[in-house]
Amino acid sequence: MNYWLMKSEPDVFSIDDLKKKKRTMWEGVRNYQARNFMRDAMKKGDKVLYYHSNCKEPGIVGLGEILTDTAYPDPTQFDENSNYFDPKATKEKPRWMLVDVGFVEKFDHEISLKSIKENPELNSMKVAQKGMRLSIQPVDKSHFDKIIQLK
DNA sequence: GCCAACGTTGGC
DNA sequence: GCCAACGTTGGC
Repeated sequence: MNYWLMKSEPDVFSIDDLKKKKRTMWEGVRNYQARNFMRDAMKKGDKVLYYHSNCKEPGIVGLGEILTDTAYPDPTQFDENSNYFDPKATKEKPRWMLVDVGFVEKFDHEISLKSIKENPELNSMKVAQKGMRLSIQPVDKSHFDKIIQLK
């Protein structure tokens, strides 16, 4: 089992949106490293720390899980009307792959980025490093367990 | 809204 | 294949 942190802007798709929808296609990722994690490493049952970014109080707000064992093409890359449209992608040779993410729980209180940086047991997490803007990051089990303790 | 850090693009 | 220019991310 692997552990991940996935960023989402709450204005675009928040933990409450996920709670309402129960599951979602993780569409719109246009970064190769992040794509490769979804395509090559994610497995059904992997746990996901749901992170709100680009907002007033960035931080981990809940828990999700990976629902698919095999990544599949992100449909938005073929949609000319989508912000995520990629003219270089074709159905035969899709460039962007995604997985489905399911809702598990929303934390009673958010674990803010600030508190992660201040916690010596958590401040080595990738998300706390300067300039780290990858939207999908692997998480150490020890870090994951600590977050669950704090939630 | 600013801007540092980073990733991607494209000319050469 | 280098690297300058550009675009994006995301904390603050």
